[in-house]
Amino acid sequence: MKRYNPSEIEPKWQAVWEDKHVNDVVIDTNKQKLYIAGMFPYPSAAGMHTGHAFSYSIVDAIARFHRQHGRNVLNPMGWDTFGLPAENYAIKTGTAPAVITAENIANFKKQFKRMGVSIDWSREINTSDPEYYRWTQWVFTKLFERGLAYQKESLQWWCPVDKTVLANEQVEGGHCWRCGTLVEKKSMQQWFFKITDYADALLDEIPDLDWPQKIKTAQTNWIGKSLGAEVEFKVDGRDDVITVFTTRPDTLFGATFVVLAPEHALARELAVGDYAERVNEYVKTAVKKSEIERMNDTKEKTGVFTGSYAINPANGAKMPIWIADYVLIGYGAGAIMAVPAHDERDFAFAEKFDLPVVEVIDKPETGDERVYSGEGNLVNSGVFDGQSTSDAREEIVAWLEQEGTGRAKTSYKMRDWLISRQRYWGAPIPIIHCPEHGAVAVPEDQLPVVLPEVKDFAPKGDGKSALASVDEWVNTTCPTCGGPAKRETDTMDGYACSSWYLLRYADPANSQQAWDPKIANYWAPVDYYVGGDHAVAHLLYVRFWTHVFNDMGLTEFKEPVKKLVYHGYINAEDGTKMSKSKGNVIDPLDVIDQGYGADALRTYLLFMGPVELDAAWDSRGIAGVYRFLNRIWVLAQEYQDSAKDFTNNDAAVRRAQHKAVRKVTDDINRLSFNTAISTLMEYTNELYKLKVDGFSSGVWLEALQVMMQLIAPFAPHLSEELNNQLGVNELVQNLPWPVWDDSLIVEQTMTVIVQVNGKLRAKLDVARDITEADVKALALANDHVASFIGNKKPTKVIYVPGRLVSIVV
RNA sequence: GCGCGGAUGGUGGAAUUUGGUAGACACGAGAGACUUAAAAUCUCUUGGCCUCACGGUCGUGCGGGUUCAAGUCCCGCUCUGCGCACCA
Repeated sequence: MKRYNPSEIEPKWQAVWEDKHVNDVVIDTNKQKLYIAGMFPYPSAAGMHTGHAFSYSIVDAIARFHRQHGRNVLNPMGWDTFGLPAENYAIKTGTAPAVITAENIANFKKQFKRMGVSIDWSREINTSDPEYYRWTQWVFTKLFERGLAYQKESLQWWCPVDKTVLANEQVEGGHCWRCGTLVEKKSMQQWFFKITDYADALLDEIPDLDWPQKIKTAQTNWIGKSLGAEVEFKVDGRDDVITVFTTRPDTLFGATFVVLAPEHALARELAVGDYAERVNEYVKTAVKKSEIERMNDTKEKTGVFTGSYAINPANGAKMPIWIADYVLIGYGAGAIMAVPAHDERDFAFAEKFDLPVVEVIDKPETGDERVYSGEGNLVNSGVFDGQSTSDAREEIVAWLEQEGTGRAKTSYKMRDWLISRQRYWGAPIPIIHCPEHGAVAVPEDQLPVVLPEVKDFAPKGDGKSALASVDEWVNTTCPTCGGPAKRETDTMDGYACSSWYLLRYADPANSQQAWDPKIANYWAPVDYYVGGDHAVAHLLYVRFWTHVFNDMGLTEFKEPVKKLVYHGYINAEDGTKMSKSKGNVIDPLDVIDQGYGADALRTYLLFMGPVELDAAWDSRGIAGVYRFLNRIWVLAQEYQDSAKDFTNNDAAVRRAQHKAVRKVTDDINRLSFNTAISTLMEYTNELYKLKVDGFSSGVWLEALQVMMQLIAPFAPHLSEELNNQLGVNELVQNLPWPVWDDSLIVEQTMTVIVQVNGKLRAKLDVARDITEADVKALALANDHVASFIGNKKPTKVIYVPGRLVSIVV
C-alpha cells in the first residue's frame, strides 16, 4: 500500500496545473462568471505569514468550489509594492527598492504555488511597475480635471523619523503606524482627493452592501454624517460674524457662550485689551500641541476668554467668546455655541470657568443627571416654549432662515483624503508646476512619469522627497506653454494604487487604456473580496474611486465589491499576536515542509473555526487534520487493493454519500468551511465503519470519487491524486460538482422524541409516513412516558411533524 | 463615553434557514488491540452530580419574562473583544 506523502504528490500536481495553465481564464459569455480576489499582499522580505495562508485558503476554497460548478472563475493575484519597508531597506543598504521588491515577489509567488492556490498568473500585476502606475497617474489626472484632486496648505501629521506626512489613519494613538514615533504637526502644501464630495453617495450604498455589519458601521461612523444647522452670531460692537455648527438648534436659547477653536481665523482678532496676550499665548501652545496630546490631557478643559461678546440671535443675550482646544478646527465651523445645560462638554467648561447655565428643556422627573441631553419640551425659549425638541429643531431653523441668521446644514466627520507623500518609493504625482500656468497635469501621452533612478533614497528632512534632488528630472517644461517648469516631487499614498487594481485585473495588459470598460463590466464587480484588514481606509477608497469611475462612464457599476469576506486573525498558540520578538511565529511554509503538506495546512486553517473569528494556532490541531487526510488516503488505497465483492452495505454507503454532498454544498455556499470539513470527517468515519462489510465496485467507487470532489476546495492535491488513482483522467476542477438525491437520504423510519412538560422522556422509532393520531397514541402508550403522566390526564398533546410529541399534564 | 460583536464541556467549536433531542466534528485525557518495546495505526469511553444498572437530576455569563418547548425571542444586568473617540 502506498503511503500518503504530501511532499511527493503536491509538487507533482502543482506542476500539472501550472503547465496546463488550468486557471487562466478568458471571457466566455456561455458561462456564469465569478470574480474572486484576496486583498493583494505587500510582498515583505519575511514572506507569507499564517494570516496570508488563511486568507488565500479561503479564497481558493471558494474559487475551486465555483470552478467545480462550471463557472468561469477569475482568481487573480498581484503585488502592492510601493511603501516604506522597501524604501527604508534601500536607505539602509543602497539597494534600489525595485530590486529588493522583485526578489520578494519571486519568493511570494513561489509560496503561493506551494500552497496550491489556483491563481490566473497571466494577470499578475505590480503597482510599482511603470505600466501599472502609468494608469494610477492617469486616474490622478482625471480626478484633477474633475476638480477632485487639489492642493491646499494645511497642518499635517508629520513623522519626524520617517520624514513624511501621514494620513489620519496612519496615526495610531499619536504615533506613526510604521515606526511608532510620536508624530508632530507641520504646515505644508499638500495634495488631496475630494472624497467629501462623495460622502452622501458612499453612505447611501452602505445598507445594500453584502458586507459584515461591523465594517458597514465603521464606514458609516467614519463618514459621520450629522444633520444640524449653521447659526450666525454677531460680535458685539464689531462687524464680524461667527458662524457655528450645531446639531441641536432647538437649544439655541440655552446657548450662553461661544467657543472658537484655537486655529479659528477670528481667534486672535477678537482678543481685546488685557486679554490679547493670554489669548496669543494659549493659541500658540494649543496649535503646537498635537490633537492627540490634547486628548491625552485627561480631557480637562482649558481655554481663555477673549474679552469680546457675541449676540444670541434668539434672545439678544450677550455671550462671552472663549477660545478652547476642545473645539476642533476641522469639524463643522470650527466654532460652537455652548449650551452647558444640555451638553456634557459645555457643562464641564462652564463649571470650570464659572459661566452661566440656562436650562431650556424640561427634564423628565427621573433624570437626575446634571446635564440632560435627551428630548423634551422647551422652556425659557420665548415663542417656542412648550414645543417638543424635535419640532423645535425644524421651527427654529425655519425662523433663523427667515431672519437670515442661520440655515439647515449637514456636516461630516470625514475629511478629504490626503495623498501627498514626501517619499521616493511611490507613484510620482503627475503634475508640473509652471510659473505661468500653475499646477498642470501631465498629458496622457507623456505618462507614465517614471521614477528616476537615484543613489540616495533618504528624504532630506526639508519636507521634500529624494526626488527633489534629481535636478534633471525636476526641471522640465510646461505642457501648456513650453516654458521652464518643475515637476511635483511628492508621490502618491499607496492606497491610491490599490484603489483601482481590482479593475486592472480584468484587463491587465491593456496598453491603450487603464481597462476596456466592456471587459471590466464582464468580470467586475468582484463577487467575493477576501481580507482581514483595512476596515475603513482601503475599503472606503476603493469604493470612492469606483463611484467616480461610474460617473466617468468607465464602469457600469458604482460598487466594486458585492460580498466582503472579512476574516479574523490567526494568533500564536498562547492566543496572543504572533510576533518576531516573542518568537512565537508560525511560518506556513515550515508547516508544509515539516511533512504536513499544503493540503493539511489549508484544511486545518479552515477547520479552526468560523472565518470571521480570531483563532489560536494549535500544533496538535494540524496533526489531527493530517490524520484525517491520511484516513481518506488509506481508505482509497484499501479500496484499490480490495476484492470488491460484497454489496450488502450499498444503501448505507449511498445514503452517507448523498448526505455529505448536501451538507458540504450548503456549508460552502454559506462560507461555513469548518462545518463542511467536519461533515467530511463524519463521512469518512462512516465509510470506515461500513468498510468492515467489504467493498463493492460500483457504489464504493462513486462514494470515493465524490469524496475527492467534496474535499477538493480544501485539499486539492490529495483530491487530484486520489481521483487519478481511482481511474479518472479528467482534472477534478473539470468534473461537475456532485448532486444529491433527497430520496436516497431519507430513511424508512425516523426518530420522534417525546417530551412531557418540556422534558425529554423517550425516543420513538416510527415509520416515516405515520399519521399524527398514530404517533400520539404511540407516545402516550410508551411505558416510560406513561410513568411521568401517572394518572393525570394530558391537557395538551402537540405533534411537530417529523420531530416530536410534546405532552402537557 | 458612543457604536458593533461575543460569552456553550478541560480546549477550539457545532446546533444554518423558521424556537423543537444542547455539546456535532476535532484536540486533549483515559482504557484496550497490535508491537520485544516505542512511535504510528485501529477500537471504545469522555459536561457535572446521583445510580451496579435502567435511569434520574442539574447544565449554554447573571436575574427576570414569553412559550407545550428558549443557547435561540423579549426586558434588565455583568464581563469581554473590537472600532471610533472633546465631531458640538
